[in-house]
Amino acid sequence: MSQASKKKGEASRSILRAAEELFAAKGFAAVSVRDIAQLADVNKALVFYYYENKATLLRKVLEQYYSQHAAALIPTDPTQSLREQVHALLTSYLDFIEDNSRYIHIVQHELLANGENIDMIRGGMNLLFSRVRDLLSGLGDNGPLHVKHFFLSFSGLVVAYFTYAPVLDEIWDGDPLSASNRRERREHLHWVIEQLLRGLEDIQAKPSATLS
Amino acid sequence: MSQASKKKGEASRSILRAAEELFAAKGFAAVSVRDIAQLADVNKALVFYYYENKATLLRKVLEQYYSQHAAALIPTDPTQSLREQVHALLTSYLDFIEDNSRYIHIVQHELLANGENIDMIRGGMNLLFSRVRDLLSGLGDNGPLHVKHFFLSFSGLVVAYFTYAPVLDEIWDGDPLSASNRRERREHLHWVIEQLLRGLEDIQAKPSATLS
DNA sequence: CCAATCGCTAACCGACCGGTCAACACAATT
DNA sequence: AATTGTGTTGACCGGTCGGTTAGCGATTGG
Repeated sequence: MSQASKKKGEASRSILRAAEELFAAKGFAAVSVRDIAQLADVNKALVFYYYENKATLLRKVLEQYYSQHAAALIPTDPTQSLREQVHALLTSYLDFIEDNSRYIHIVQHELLANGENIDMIRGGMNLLFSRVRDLLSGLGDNGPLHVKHFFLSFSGLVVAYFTYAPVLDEIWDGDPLSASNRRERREHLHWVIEQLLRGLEDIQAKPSATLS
Repeated sequence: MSQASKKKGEASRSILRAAEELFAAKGFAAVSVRDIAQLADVNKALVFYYYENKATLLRKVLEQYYSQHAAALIPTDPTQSLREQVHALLTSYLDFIEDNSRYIHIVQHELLANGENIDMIRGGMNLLFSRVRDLLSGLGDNGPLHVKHFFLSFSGLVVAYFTYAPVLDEIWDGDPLSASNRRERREHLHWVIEQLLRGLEDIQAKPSATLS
């Protein structure tokens, strides 16, 4: 008398979906296999029938997102100006994260837990970085203006909104994740990187300039 | 035959210290009271003698940091220029986080867990925001350039470095948290907010300018 | 028609969880 | 010397954890 009629293979998928949802919401350690089975409307033993153990379940969730993340990194149009390409990259990154907000929650959980799956996250990070590095290859490798810093700042700027959202409601005077607020945040981020691009252009125009 | 000689009251403190360390490293749910007792070199029952339960222990850790955080928000010198005050705020924020890197790990864990302690974190967030808002009160409340956005970007830029550190070693080609790398990151962040300040000045100079 | 396979389940396992408790050592007070 | 209070302990509790196993009914294939 548990679940309604299921097509074959559906149980496996619903388990993965439930695991994804719970891991994103509460983190690996705070979720029990019983929780997952209950949300998937499935017997607990069935979880172990389809997946070796709880850790494997998390790895499968991460792998699924990892391939999606890689696929989302569409190459920008090289005929466009650098400025346009950077803005396009920001837009596509924001699109991906808005569609997969659970992904960054799981990633951050794993980042903090510093567990076994960190290698996979490092892989995704490296991939995204090589993307940004190719785009900004003209920068050279000058100290505080090295591409890696812009890459990290880029990530931090984007992700902060979703990480801190549950605690921003009083500051934002309403749901920070509402459609209009998300749109405004996007505009802000485009404005920010516009200033950074401008600053970089100025330096390339007069390379002898010093940073006070 | 457990712990070496202890002055009175030391047990309570060493429990709190052990809890802080473990909560920061693994998160609330992944830490057991037995782990805490073992690291503190103390009998497990003693943890419950000094602290009501595990959740109280986390609350006490957070309260301790909360007061430190509030104390670290020294007012900037109003005789300085806005530019100097903003840079000073960034410096003091970075100082605080470098000295208390465990703090942001615990905060982020709680942020993601979205549990009961989130109110305390919201309080700290609001406090820090009011600080930044007072500093940038001249901005007005114009959409994507609202102070709240700069506040959030500010936080994201600073925190990202510590959140992503365990996964940046290949990109950084060495320990990202080494002294010299930390220094370089600080320079980068000062450069970034310098560009933002410049952008804001330009808008105030010609307020009719539109954001493309 | 039988046997093998597949999807699935109830019951169970030992380990560990957060938390309690009665008793103990010991110092200070009476 | 007796009493009281404080810090500390090991043994124990019910409950939950991740994971296993024997076996169920339905489907499939020879």
